[in-house]
Amino acid sequence: MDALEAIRDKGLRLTPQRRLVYAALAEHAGHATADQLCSAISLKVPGFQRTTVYRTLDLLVELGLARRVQLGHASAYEAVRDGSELHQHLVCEVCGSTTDIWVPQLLDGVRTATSQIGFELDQVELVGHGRCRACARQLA
Amino acid sequence: MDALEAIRDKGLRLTPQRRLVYAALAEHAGHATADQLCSAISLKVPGFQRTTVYRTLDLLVELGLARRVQLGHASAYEAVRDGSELHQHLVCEVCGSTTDIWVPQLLDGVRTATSQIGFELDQVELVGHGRCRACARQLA
DNA sequence: TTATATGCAAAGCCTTTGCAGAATT
DNA sequence: AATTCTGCAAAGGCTTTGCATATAA
Repeated sequence: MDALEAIRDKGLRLTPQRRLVYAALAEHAGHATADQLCSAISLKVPGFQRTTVYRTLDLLVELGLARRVQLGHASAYEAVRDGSELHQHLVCEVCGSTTDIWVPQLLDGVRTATSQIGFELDQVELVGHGRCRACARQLA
Repeated sequence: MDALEAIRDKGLRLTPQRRLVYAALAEHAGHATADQLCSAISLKVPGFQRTTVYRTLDLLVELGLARRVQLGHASAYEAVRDGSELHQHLVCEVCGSTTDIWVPQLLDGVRTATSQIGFELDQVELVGHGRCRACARQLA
């Protein structure tokens, strides 16, 4: 559980707040907005600051412990776990829920296209928009 | 040139401002932010309102004449043209430039993955992050 | 003529920044 | 003890909203 030691390894400080943000992120199975994380933490620590959440998330992203994802117009964060680099996101336009999917060969396809034009690819973000199973049924 | 008649068909009004926004969007080969469009239009019509640009873009998106794309943290718009649904975007993290690419079978792959879980897919947005050819060279 | 659109100003998100006091190492 | 972090308040982008006036139909 101490991926967080990476913080100390950088000569930075492992504060209670940073542990809380990381823990909240890890508990939130999928992805969470800064605001959701702050609300979750506030249940235990009333008055926890959004500012601190943002600053900590920036740090975690920089250390490679978290990843920022853009779902539609909303930004969210997810903990980086082994293999989790590979999933992609679906956003339901009706209920707003998000689902993870795995598209085989996606990365290969994109790498092929980018290498042809000399673009050095770091990361691929894919977001699908539509209606989740539940909402699709209700509308049918 | 009168895709814009779709506006009148909806019982709405085809104003000079709406023509200007649409024209600016069509001229901007790739994608443009609301602000870029507003600046461009302001050269001809000083004092043109950002508000109007936003409202018009919303309308164009609703009518299917424009598409909103999310490039990293920035929102941009592009005119919808035949076949243009199929391209995807690369963002250079160094210079901020964006490039269009075409990834064959991308949509097929995503459709396969979504259909398995009953998600009704409307649109797929893919953004690759990295360094464009020019920036990659300078750093090498 | 009448409903719709624009201009302007103001408010609303989400996120970042500045600074003094608190806390980690 | 020294430097880094947090809390708070305030500012900053981008986008939306409200309302009176102007305008398309």
